[in-house]
Amino acid sequence: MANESGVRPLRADAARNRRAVIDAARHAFAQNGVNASLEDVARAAGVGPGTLYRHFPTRNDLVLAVIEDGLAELHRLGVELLDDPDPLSALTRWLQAYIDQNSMYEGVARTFASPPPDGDERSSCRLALDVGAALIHRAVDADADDVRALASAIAWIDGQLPPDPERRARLLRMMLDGIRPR
Amino acid sequence: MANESGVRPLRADAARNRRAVIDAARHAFAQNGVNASLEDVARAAGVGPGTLYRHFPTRNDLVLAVIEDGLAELHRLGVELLDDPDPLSALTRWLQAYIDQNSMYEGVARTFASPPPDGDERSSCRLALDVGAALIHRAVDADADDVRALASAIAWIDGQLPPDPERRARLLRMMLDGIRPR
DNA sequence: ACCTGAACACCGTTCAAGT
DNA sequence: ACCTGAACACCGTTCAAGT
Repeated sequence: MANESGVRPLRADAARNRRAVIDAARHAFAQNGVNASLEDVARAAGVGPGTLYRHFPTRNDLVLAVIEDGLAELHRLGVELLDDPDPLSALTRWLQAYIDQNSMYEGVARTFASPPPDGDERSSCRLALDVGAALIHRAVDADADDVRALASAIAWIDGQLPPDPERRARLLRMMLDGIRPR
Repeated sequence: MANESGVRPLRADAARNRRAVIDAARHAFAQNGVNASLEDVARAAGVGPGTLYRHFPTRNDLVLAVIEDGLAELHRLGVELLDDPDPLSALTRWLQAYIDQNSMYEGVARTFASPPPDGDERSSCRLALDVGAALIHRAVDADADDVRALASAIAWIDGQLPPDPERRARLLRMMLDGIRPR
């Protein structure tokens, strides 16, 4: 470990390439989903495929880098909502934001659903999930992983079906309230 | 249309090849999920890739052929459960079976989730979905497509996460009962 | 220490030739 | 009418050579 933040410093050109790859990936993912061609991403970033693989050994590593900002935002929002006097309303709003992030790029719900890469306990990913768990436990009597899993599942299925702008909200309500017997 | 059932009869060798492809696909899907290599499937079936494509123009067509039996079973079970005096228990059991079928092959939930291919109104697919809708409307006050979508979503997320034999049942209960506020 | 890009492997898909 | 399999395209991944 090379410095106190745990992040080994990169040579200037390496850092530049890393940023270029992330930016190119963000555009490609927005256009074609997270399964966009990595060859295209590398070309758009102006680097060779080997450079892309050096920085991001797996596709999921690259996806995580692209959604980094979204995870930080989920963390920030979660901390803010912990001050909300209504725990259930706060949780609902956070889950809405979580589902929105899960729907940002086609196929990205898979990454949100997967367990966070271990190693850094202070990663945006871990921080966001932790504050989510706190909001869940504060509001309802349920397992935090189950609640988050079902929220990711809602984002996934919504992306599979013909567009319906109301569906995400309906399914979230169904998840929170359950189905009412006739 | 060549006969009253709407199915054009195949030449004997074509019918044999079709069966061989489906059987090979079932094995390959069981092993590697529904994204298994179609080249491998064709080779295992002893046909050229062109023959596979002639019978099944898209991968989803082949997946539908493989799950045909499962859809017929869902239909049969649904008809039986319509006689169950407890509508909510009947629905729960049908949704369990539906989720089981959605979890049969890795990635198959996507096919169950997608709208049924139109054309044949009496396909196993349509019949299964129709009886499902009847069970849903008989038991609860909710949109049948939404309920089915959420069930497919549960099957999907369960397949994404580290194995947990109880998770599917927990999430189904969460979906039916909702989350209880603390 | 990092980058390049050729090279390899694998696979989806098409189609001209065959039976 | 159907099948075959060569051929093409595309892409993930590696690695020897370069700076």
